[in-house]
Amino acid sequence: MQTAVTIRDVARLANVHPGTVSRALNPHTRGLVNEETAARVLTAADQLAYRPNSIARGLKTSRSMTIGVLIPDLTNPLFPPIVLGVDDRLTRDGYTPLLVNTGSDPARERASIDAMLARQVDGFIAATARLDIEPLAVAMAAGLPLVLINRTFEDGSVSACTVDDRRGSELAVRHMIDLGHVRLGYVAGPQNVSTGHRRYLGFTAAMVAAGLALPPERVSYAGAFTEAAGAQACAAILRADPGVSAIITANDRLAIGCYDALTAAALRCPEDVSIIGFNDMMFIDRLRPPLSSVRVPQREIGYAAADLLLEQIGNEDTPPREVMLEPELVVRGSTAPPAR
Amino acid sequence: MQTAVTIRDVARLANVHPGTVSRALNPHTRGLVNEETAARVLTAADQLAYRPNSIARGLKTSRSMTIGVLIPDLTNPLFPPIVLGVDDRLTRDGYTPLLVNTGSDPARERASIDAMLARQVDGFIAATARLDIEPLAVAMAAGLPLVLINRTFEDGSVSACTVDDRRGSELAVRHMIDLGHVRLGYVAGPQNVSTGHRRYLGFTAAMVAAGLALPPERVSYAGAFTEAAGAQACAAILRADPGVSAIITANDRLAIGCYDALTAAALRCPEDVSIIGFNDMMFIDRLRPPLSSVRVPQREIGYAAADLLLEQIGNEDTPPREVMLEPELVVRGSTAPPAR
DNA sequence: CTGTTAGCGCATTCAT
DNA sequence: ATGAATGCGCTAACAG
Repeated sequence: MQTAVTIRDVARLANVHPGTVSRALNPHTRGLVNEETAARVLTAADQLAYRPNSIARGLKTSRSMTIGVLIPDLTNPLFPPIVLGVDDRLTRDGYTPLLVNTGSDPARERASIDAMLARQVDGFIAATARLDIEPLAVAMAAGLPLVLINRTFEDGSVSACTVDDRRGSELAVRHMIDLGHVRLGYVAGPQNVSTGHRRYLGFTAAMVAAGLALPPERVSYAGAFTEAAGAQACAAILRADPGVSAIITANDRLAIGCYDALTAAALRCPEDVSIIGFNDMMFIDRLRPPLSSVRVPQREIGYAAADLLLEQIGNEDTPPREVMLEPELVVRGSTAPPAR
Repeated sequence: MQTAVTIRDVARLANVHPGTVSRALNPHTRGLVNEETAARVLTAADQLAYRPNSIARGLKTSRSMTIGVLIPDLTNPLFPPIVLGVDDRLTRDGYTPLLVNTGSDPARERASIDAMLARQVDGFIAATARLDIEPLAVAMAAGLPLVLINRTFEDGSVSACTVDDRRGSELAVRHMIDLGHVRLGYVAGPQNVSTGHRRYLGFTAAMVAAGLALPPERVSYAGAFTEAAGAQACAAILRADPGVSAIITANDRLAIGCYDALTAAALRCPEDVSIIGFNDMMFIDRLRPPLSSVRVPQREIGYAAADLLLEQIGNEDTPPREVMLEPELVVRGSTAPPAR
């Protein structure tokens, strides 16, 4: 069943040799064949609704035209746009993404990676959170091209596509300062992931640059990018310095947690405390108040990552490259001048 | 590069014939081989870190162990959980999903479908909105198993997995009635998609069953499942009957639109008007007020759909079956007794 | 129980 | 410019 029609059927109908059909149908080799016969083959092909069997092609060429795409958690609104961007770029060149949600189960993760390797993927794009992840090692050992999303090996040994996290934090600080805030607090994300760390660095750098004081108790570290962790961290800051008038966070979900902490402390946003998130997640503009946030061009990141990968697949020895995209501050209702 | 090690290398190391290696490595045929030799082969295999090349396998068996998964819009929070459920079930049986975001571009859509067909997918799972979609026809013509998600051919000619939409609407109506509401309005979704239609039917049926009046002006049809359409529909109802105290919607985004319409009309939720959504999207509990909504077990739906598909792949002539899962009402802050 | 043989559908040499 | 032949890595039918 399926595509019973093979290259041989087309050959018979067009009265040529299968080899010729192959050449005529392949854009690269069409030049090798008489224009007239090529035309005959083409019509025969779509008369029979011929579809090249990419499995067979892959076996022959030892390129599967598939790319493994590792996503930690598809239900996190951050990732779907990235996937779309990756998909856009990949399909443009005839590649098919093999998506895998690496999730939290290492066993399943390993199995998925193995499956992709068995399927002869031509490369990997990994947006996965952990760096200790095995497949990366496996992939690199196998000489497979690899591009990281939103994280890097700091030694620059592997290509990556990220947003300029430091710059994003700077934008947030600048906005708060422009509004008149001077007592800024920061809810940091986990410091063992590059986004968490770099956003934090950007924040402190911007504070220093602005000549503002930053007592340690106005920075609180969330153990995870969750609402609960954000609420806890925010509460700690409010406790340590009730006079804080603006809080910048490393992530929208942490910001949501801040909303909760403010509510619990009977404080209002933005009247008492202004808040800025990071990522500009979908629906974040639907919160009350709508959250000001640093927008990350997720889709573009995915696209650029795929682009990087294809580049590497193209020429074996392209040096690893890191692409950094610009974030943008989206101002909404969660930021206002301090009451004072 | 890649897996330079083939079944032949293993054979050499284990001192057996390649055919034997194949048998020993394949769970189905392991019984045919001496336990001792099998063991020898196994150790040889993982000593060499042998990975079966599933491309080659697929060529031989003419089964790719891949399934095409058609999703209309990955960034819609409804779909990622479905994808996860599908993925769960599929990988459990060694299948790999080939995800495609059908989106709004018919040309790209067609191309993606073609790519999957060329990749010899063993079946399709389609959560796509439109029924006129070509691939379905193609798939069925090719004799490929197909399972629909959240939609059905009403003639029952193709397997499908859905939630009991009518029942969901009933739950919503019942809750409103229990709270004491009698003047209910309904913001319906598009009637040319089965979810929109069936949710509407469930609503009217429940109203009739409860013996409540339902003047036509208290039902308004949204042209799409968007916030804007919901706001417009809700405004129409409020205009037609300012006394309406409860509005049920076909979808959470329509419900968000209702929030907007209420705000515009200087009405409060739930004090003046109670609202119930449908789907229980992520973060919908973060709205102000948190939205009461009919929860759809998305992940289970995906899982069940994949299950159905595998069943069909197993036995050629399994009759099409429709699986309907139970929804559940999640009560939050958007519903309260009428002010009266 | 294991070795042998023969392709799956295609791309690619080498002839012609 | 095209035909012929070969083999990618694997499984399956057939021998032995």
